[in-house]
Amino acid sequence: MTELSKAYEPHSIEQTWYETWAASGYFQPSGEGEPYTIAIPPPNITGSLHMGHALQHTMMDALSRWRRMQGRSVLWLPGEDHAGIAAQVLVERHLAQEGVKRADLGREAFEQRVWQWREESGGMILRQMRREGASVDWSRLRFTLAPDLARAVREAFVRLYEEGLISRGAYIVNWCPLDQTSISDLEAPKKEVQSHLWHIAYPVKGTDESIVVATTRPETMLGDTAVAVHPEDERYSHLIGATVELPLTGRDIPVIADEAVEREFGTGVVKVTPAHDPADFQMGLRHNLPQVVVIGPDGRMTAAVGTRYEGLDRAEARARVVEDLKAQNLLVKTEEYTHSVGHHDRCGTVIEPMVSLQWFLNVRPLADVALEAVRDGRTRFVPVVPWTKIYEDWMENIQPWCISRQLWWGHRIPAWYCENNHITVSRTDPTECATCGSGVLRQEEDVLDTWFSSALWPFSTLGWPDDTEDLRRFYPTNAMITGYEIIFFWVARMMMMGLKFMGEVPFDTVLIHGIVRDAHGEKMSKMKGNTIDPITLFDRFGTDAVRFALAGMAVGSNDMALQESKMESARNFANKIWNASRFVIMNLGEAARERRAPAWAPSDALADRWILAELNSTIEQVTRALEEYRFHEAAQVLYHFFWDDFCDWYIELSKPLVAARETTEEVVAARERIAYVLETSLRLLHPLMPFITEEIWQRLPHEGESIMIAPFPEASPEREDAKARDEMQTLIALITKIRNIRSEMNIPARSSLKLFLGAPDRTAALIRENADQIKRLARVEEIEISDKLSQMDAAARDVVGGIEIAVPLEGLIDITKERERLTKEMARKEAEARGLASRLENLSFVERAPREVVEQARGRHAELIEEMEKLKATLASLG
RNA sequence: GGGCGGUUAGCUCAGCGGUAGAGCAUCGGUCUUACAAACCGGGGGUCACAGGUUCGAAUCCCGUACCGCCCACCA
Repeated sequence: MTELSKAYEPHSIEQTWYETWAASGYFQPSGEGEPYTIAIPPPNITGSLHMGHALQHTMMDALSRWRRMQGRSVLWLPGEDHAGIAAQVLVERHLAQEGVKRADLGREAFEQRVWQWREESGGMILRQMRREGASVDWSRLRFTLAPDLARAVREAFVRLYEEGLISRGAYIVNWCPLDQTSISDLEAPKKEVQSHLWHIAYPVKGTDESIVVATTRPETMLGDTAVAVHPEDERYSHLIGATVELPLTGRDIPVIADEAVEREFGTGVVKVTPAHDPADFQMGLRHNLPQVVVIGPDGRMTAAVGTRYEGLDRAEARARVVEDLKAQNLLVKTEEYTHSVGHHDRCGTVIEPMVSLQWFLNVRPLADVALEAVRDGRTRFVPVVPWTKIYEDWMENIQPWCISRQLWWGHRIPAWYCENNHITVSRTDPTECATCGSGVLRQEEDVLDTWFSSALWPFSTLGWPDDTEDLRRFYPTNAMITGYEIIFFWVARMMMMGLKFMGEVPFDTVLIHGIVRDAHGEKMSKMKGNTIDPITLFDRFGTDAVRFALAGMAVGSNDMALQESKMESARNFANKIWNASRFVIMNLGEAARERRAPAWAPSDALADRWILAELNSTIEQVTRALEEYRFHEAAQVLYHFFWDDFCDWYIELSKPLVAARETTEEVVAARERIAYVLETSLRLLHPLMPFITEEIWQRLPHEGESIMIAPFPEASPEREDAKARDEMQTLIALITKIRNIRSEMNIPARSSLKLFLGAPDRTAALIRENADQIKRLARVEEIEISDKLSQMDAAARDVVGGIEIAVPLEGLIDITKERERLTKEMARKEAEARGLASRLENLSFVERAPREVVEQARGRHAELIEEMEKLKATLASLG
């Protein structure tokens, strides 16, 4: 046990502890204790640490450390996600720099390149997590594309296929022409686009009439196979069943009636393009319309449109179609129009709805079960509002999930086709077709959506499909901590898969946190260039401070603005902890130092009774805050207790004994007590600030090898002490008031005062017992106490908590100033008293409000009246 | 088109039925033997607006305005 260095330098203490902890095995679940499990949201291999990670890792680590200290067998399981498209695109970009295309390499070689890239530069986040202090069990590190998880994916796929929930079919899907793959609805969020609504005349065959359609996508008209109106729309009823000539193509298409048509929108007539619009696709099925594919996978017009348009990009085709229609006088009108269009969330490309052969998971039955599990509370969202409802709404309206992707990086779909086009889906690679026995098989080229493997994460990481000990022990997990942006992508799907394959929910709590924004509340993005690197912050403020600041900002699932002042404040707090600890340690002395375990020596002194009660209350509040995932409250309570109560008052009040030259029994006891309070505080702080607490704790009397496995403090009802808290409040108010007089009256800090106090018996006893403390902390030389103060010349007067105060001022008193001060004081009290009086005069208040509220008001009112009397007298004496 | 959230001190935010708080900023003072990244003291808000419920509303209910988010096949 050595003393602490003069300056708090986070760097020097944060460097060593992590490796010590990791090597100690404390990050692995202990053999005993009720299991407590958190599965990390596996960061993408392509990513690096951002503020969102720092925030959620802080939360997960705080929970893990806290539960571990409570004796639970904690498993915080780390891992990474293979990040399908993101990783593939990234490696393709690297290849492009060498002038190599994916196709040049071929599938196998390309996959190897991605693995190689992962070896060399992936896993950055995992390394950065060490800086965070994340107490994850590295021995259980998982990767979504590793062989063990691949086996789980395959098992899940095969079972779902066998049950008929997975099937292959030609449906309209969201297609990204840039990445040339299908994507799910979730990956194609709508964005507002300023465009036009083009009104186009389609001539009706055999008449002079034409029917005018309104569309935002004129280029797809080349693939129209019908025109639709509402069945009850009288304007067009005579045309239902008629044939129109599709301009620019000369094709004949029918006019059909369908209820999906909105009469009020546009002209009330819709062009129907089943191959390129989801709604039209459905309508096409209802009316048996042919699908004419006019846009290819690359987003260019196909041969089906004729030579004038073939090969044009979608946008170019649109321009030419509009131009041609105009030339033929078929363009009736062009309106400015803003509407929503799907964009690929990875690359921003405008989605092309396309019909293609894909694999789908019918999630409806799984969703029903997952819905029920939230409704009956087996899994609960924190905060409950609004996420429960958002989850439920989505689950109720869930659509089939397109799980196939036209990529190379991912879990290849375990389906094989024979020459007769039979499908064989198998756990092991088949040698012959399950239907016809053919030995000519080729495997499906597509891979699975990355989220398919992520959906299995809470149990695939524990050894499923084998019945492992880990699986039995750690599933279901306890808390899932994640941002709201992936509730549908991930949380909902884990719920479905967990219930499907494990028969139990994957976690009992889903904690949804907000987004860390920049200092002005703007969302961080690389584009805007306002991202903040957590590592830089760790360097500047220390990891403990950044963690503490983040925890302090995390309120519900509200977004938070990251201001440097918050980090500075947290760093100052860490510095405060450091310096207070320095004081305690440098004064420990031999006797107190020899104690193995810190213990509380009973004491009748007010300050001791009080700090013990405050500590107890702090333990209680912090524990409850953590139980309810209110990290900001835990941080705030700890900050206030440590800084205000412990440092500003307890240490100051304890100084005479703790820093005494002579080591009496009383002094030793005082040192033990202060060490006890500090040591307990450190254990309370450890989940949020692991490094500094460990560093200091090691230099205090302690039991055990590390604070991370020391018991988390427990509150006890016997330590509650309302009387001590009440008396201390009076003492603090008194001392503060004297300081206030000093300051307001410009009394130099050096000159010491004589103080006259007037107080009733009970309070007088309190003052006498603590006279020395008052003298020291208010810099008073002498105190004279009586039951009532008489008037005196040249004295600053005040009254607080029923105690009259008089501070004689040497020589001249600035009467004007004093009167000003007292008048202000008087006004304040009057205002408060008036408010109370009006309440107390109100009969219904007295009758209906709870008795204690009324009593409290009465008491305070009486006190105010008394104080005002005294002030009035003083004011009068000033003339 | 639906749904949700926000609007509190100069800034960022807590509080969410008992009469307004924090951090930072600001003003004044301080070499008080742990800490100037500190200490001591002060100032600052008709809690967006308009109604209602209640003895009592920043807090609950109903509107309005502005900001933001999510969902959605009016092409």
